[in-house]
Amino acid sequence: MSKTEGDDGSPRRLTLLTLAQDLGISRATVSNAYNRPDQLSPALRARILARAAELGFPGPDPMARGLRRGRVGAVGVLVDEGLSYAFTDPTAVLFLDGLARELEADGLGLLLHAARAAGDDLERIRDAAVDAWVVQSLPERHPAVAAAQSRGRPVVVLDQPRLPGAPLVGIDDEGGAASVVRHLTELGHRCLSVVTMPLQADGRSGPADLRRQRSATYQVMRRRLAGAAAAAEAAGLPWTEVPVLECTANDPDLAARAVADLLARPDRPTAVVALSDQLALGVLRAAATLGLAVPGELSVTGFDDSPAAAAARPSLTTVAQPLRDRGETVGALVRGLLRGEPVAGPAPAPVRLVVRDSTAAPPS
Amino acid sequence: MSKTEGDDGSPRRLTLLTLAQDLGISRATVSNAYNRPDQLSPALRARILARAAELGFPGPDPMARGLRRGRVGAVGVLVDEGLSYAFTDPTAVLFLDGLARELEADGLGLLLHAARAAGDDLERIRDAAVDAWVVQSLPERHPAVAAAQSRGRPVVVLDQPRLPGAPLVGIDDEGGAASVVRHLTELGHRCLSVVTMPLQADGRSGPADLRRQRSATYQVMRRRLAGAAAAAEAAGLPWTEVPVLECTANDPDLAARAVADLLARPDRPTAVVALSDQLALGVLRAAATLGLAVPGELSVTGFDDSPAAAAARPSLTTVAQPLRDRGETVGALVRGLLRGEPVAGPAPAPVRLVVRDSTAAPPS
DNA sequence: TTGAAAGCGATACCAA
DNA sequence: TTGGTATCGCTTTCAA
Repeated sequence: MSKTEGDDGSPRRLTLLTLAQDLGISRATVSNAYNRPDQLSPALRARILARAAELGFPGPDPMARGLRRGRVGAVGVLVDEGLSYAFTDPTAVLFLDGLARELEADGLGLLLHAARAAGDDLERIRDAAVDAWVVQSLPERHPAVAAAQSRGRPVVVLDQPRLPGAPLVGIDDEGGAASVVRHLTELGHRCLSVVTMPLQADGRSGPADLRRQRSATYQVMRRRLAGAAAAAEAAGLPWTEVPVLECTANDPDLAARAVADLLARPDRPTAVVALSDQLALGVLRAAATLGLAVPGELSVTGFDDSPAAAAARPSLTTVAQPLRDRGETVGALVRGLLRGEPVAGPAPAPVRLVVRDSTAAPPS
Repeated sequence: MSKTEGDDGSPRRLTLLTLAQDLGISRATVSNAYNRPDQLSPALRARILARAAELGFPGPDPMARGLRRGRVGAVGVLVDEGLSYAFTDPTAVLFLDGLARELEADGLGLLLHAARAAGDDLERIRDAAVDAWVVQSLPERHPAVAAAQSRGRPVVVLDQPRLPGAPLVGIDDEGGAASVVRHLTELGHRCLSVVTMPLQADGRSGPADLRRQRSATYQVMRRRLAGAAAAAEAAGLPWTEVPVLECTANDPDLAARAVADLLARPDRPTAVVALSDQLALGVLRAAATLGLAVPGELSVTGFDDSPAAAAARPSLTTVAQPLRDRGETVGALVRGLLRGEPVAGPAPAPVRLVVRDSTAAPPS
């Protein structure tokens, strides 16, 4: 009976030991054949690998290796809400792509986990076999973040929330938002309106008063609102008179619905500042539906400069941030942390106003 | 010196044993506190959990548990080419979303791996710590598939390739493609053209002759072309006279570029059959650029009925397939296989022609 | 209800 | 250059 079979003749599970016994050598040597080729003669190594191929041994077991080495070769990504949401936003997609590319260099895969608020979710996150976590844009105090941190593994944050001890990769949100508002006021707009992504994870939508703006747990939106407010005030526009509409998700349809009433009114704003390109696309759609000319009768701005911004008709004036680069930056930080290097989050990346065809002077 | 600290006073890594010793009980009991609450008194369990919380013990180590149980709690997904590509296609996104949702029920996460042809990729796939693999639409004989199969773990395929022993979830591609062609010929079209996604992973693009169509390693495209051919011939249109244009990726821009020349010619087709919605959107764009009225001067059809198809202007006549459902179906198969149930792939899901505004009778 | 002990499969030190 | 051996942290019979 072959050594590679159990008593019943069925193929036994192959391990390093099986192979070692088959070859009459120790399993340490077999291990070395896979992990440290310099530790044995090329001839022996070749013999081992050849026999492994013959027997169909696929190499060291990932789990056992993971336990022993303290590494699994996967980085968890905590994305807000459902995956579909994360995938649907081109911004997030480009980030993930950059991240995946960078992590590949160390053979690391991406383990995606939705960060819903539900309880059993937390357990899954805590018990996930990953070497590090990337937190992709979550609100403050989200329980999933604590779960991700619970094993003390490296954590890198994209955009939000700010976490003590975890490097954060972000942009100059205030500056970006301020620059679009300044652009509009310089064009002569005196009557603005703002559309924002969720400020808190409570599903609320509609007008967001100052109190709600300031208590936003989504720090990015809080910062963009603050930047917009500062620029408005600087231009002599009282921020309290600027309506801020909150949508329950970063979804064009929701934005279109949110601004429909506003734009139908006779005293409608002459410009709508959307705090993401996705939302801006919705505003464009709503304007089209109402027969409002953009930018003739209404100016619209976005934020992010996702590919859709340039493709939109009219093309979107927006704030450009280095989308894919951010994925690579986060990936590099993760790799550094896993190597044990002390890394600090980079300074907020600068943003740049991109003026396209969706903004013009207000109608006279 | 506390038992929870090493000789140097620094916090030692916490394990079941640490906790057990601290409490003066065996680690089996601590393990049971986490995994089989019915195996110990509620009082003891509460005491253990309380102490764990106090000490900051996050529960059993995922890797060790994985090794012991033979499960990690992750399912690998093999996606074609870069992740960005997979994410960009709404079809794929919906699939992934459905899959993630279904797998969540068993606490399984998604480990995404790009299936490039490169060599070191294969190693990463072979050594990935996953309980099963989902192959998302790869060409025949792609080496990554063999790598995924090498550990004998369950494999479920979406669409392609057909793999012995692995259940496949697919649709009636022939029927779908035939139905659009039939729709067009019934409208009176006699001059068609076809735009297709890659037929092989060799990066070739341009006209695809019959030989190349038949030797396509992307089975889905081969089947759709076959279905289209059959319907054309049945309507008395010799298939050899129908130009088939191959794009190097499922990208609207590429499709637009591919058909630009064709549509600019005086003897242009009266209808373009795109074998995916993404490609169809590109055709629409090209038509718009050339000032061709759709459907007045040109009919365009898609395939998939992705959300973009209904949103397009004009809205796209296309073939509907149950996108998110397929993710759930694949997820259910994976769960079944992991439970050791013998599962068979379902019959190809039926598809349905959805007639919208992008098709009409040819100009007279 | 609790605990002792045998692995799960591999790696890395150290000795030969 | 090769091998012995302790160890990674946990789960799970089985016996007490």
